[in-house]
Amino acid sequence: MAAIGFDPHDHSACISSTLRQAETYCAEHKLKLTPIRRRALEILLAEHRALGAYDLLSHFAAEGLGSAPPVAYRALDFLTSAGFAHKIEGLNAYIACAHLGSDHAPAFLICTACKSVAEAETEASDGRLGAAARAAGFQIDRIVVEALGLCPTCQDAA
Amino acid sequence: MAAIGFDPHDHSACISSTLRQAETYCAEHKLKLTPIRRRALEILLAEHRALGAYDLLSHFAAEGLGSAPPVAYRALDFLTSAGFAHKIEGLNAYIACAHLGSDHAPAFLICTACKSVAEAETEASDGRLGAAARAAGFQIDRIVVEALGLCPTCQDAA
DNA sequence: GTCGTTGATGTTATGATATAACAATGGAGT
DNA sequence: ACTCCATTGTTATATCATAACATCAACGAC
Repeated sequence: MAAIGFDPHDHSACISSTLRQAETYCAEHKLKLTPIRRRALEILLAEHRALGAYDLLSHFAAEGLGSAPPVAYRALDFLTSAGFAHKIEGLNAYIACAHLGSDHAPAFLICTACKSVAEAETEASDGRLGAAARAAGFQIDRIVVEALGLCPTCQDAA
Repeated sequence: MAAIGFDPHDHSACISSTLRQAETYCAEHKLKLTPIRRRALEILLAEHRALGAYDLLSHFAAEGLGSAPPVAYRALDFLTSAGFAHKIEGLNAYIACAHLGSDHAPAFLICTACKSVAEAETEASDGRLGAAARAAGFQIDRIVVEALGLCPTCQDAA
């Protein structure tokens, strides 16, 4: 389980690299990474934490892009459908995917204090829950695995 | 992983038995299962599916209990803190606990069509996520594991 | 007993999250 | 040039949740 964690790292490199991957993916799958969608992804990548739809929207507004809620929700829908971003249910917030390219069932460690998020790839709960689902005849569309708590930094601050 | 699933069963028996367990637990832990809290639990148990706070509230209103949102949210806060109910993050809804008594990390199979919910006890993701968390120095307060999809009945209906 | 504390409830108002519905635009393919 | 259809713009509204403060009842200290 490779976790991209709470350690500092080179943001600008991971931003540009992820954007390139997203462009490639869109080209291959006939999806359109329009300016507003691309900008949404850039913002999520730059923040590197979970942002609410309205947080994203105020970035848009500040930049002269659309400022009504559907603008943000549509961009987020696109990004999440394409797998470029994930919704953090426990925070009603959204974050750029940290494992673009791998078809994964994400699991998150979420700091409720600073809203930073570590994304881990999981097969575990897929396996167990998947087994329970098969036994029950349940058809899984989406899996949510989130651990809410405090990151090392916020523990120290407390 | 024992799942209480989508099969029919004796509701009235599981309602009264769970209420008795809740009463016992409250007595032991000096918690007050006040009329409105008790009624909230009864309603959740009777519905046997995820209810929104405002769904619960309309039951209250119909019965002459408080009808302002905080009434429902306070009852739900109490029930979830005590472990008598769980929040389903994927639906912004609440459901009675199906494993009262065991100190568990719940996992859910959630039908997005009819909102019925199967609760399974999980150790799996606790183990994996817990390991990742320890490695990262992350302090887990709460774990959310939810599989969203279609129950057997709603698959047939589709 | 009565006083003060504490926790529960009632109530108003507001904040935060999300979507419905429809109009306008603009590019891709013919 | 035209049509189709996805995208975007915009208004309005639905849905979920909490802040803040008043009231009230239970209970222990004295």
